[in-house]
Amino acid sequence: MVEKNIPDIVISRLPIYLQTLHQIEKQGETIISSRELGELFGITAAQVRKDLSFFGEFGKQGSGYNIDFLKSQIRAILNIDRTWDVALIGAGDLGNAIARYPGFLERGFSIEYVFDSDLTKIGKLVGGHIVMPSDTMVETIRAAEIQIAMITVPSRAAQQVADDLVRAGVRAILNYAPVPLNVPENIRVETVNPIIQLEHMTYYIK
Amino acid sequence: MVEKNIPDIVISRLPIYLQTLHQIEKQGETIISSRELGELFGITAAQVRKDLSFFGEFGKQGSGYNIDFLKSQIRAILNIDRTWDVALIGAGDLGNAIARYPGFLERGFSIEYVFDSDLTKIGKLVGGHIVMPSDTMVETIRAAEIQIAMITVPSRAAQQVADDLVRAGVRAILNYAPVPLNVPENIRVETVNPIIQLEHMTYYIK
DNA sequence: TTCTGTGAACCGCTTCACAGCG
DNA sequence: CGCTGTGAAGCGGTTCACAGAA
Repeated sequence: MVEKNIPDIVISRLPIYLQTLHQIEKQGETIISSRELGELFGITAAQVRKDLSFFGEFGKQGSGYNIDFLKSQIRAILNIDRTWDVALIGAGDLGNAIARYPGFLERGFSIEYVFDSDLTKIGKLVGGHIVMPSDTMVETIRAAEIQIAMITVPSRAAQQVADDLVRAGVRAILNYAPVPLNVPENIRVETVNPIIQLEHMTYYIK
Repeated sequence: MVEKNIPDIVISRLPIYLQTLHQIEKQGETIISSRELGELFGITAAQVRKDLSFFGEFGKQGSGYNIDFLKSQIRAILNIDRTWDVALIGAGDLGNAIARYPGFLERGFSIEYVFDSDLTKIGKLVGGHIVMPSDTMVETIRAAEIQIAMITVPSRAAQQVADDLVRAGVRAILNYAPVPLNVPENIRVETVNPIIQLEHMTYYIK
């Protein structure tokens, strides 16, 4: 799979295609056209075809795309044709909700460790995991070669945790704290910030 | 404030400017240039100026933008120079975490009601709110004229809840369920989907 | 015929570059 | 001078339109 300069915006649509294909498949469909797939989230058929053509020729002229095959191709492109081990840092309310939510594992993200700096939480069980003390985090993550972490600590602690994660060898961080994180160029960060999403909507409902 | 056809992508950057200004202000700054503001999240100075110029002339030539003034202007543009009442539907783990999180209120989103269909949860207290039964939801939201709702129910129930919310007069929905919601044109929906964000990052860490 | 894959045209956001004001 | 506001140029993603395969 030779991928050169594929626009990031195309990459960001692939997980959405995948989610849509999951839905469609549940309804018993096995084949879908670019037009149908596009309509399901408001994108033109041409864009669907153009996006997919960056990676190969997955469709059949005259009929469309085999849903199961397309799913497996997109999974391979996104490197999710495997399970990723994940570390969760922060065992507060949100961390608990995430640790107990089965949806991550269903999609191949397996939470292997939960860390917290609060001594009263350490040793407790959340979502099947014993909460471990933060001061063992760098060592543990490095030894387990974990590459993805989620941060659900208070904002004031988030940057320090991010620094530690980078030292531990993590390459992607999903950040639930509402602050920007400074990390080296080669580390990916995505921030979950529902307040920004709310503020986006209020513009339109004046 | 006469706003015609402002690109949605510009609107989506305003909450980020606002968040950045919050951070900067904490460090004691009172004035910021477009270059500095842009550097803080990887955008050119020209883009910052162009974005803001859609709404007015907020800067001072020779010096830059007064942070406090710019914040108040952006708040006014986004209609967050007020408090919005919000309804939360779903009192599971995630709903609990959201109800107990003070960050929404700090930014002007006040959770006024929490609903759940699970009889064992009704009447319990989460984040200072008594959980109310779902079958009173439409009536209650309509009477309180609530315009924003957050959905934290299981995926299978999300579309039904969304339909009910639309009937109740809600105009914006923050959806935490990993399914697309079908709503009328004039209703805004934003989905929080951390799995999609993880899948976006795994592309780059092969 | 139907629907994909794709070069080319199109369009809209980004960047440039400079007038203008403090 | 320094920095904003903005028309114009530039560029990259989107859409068009059609050849070609099933």
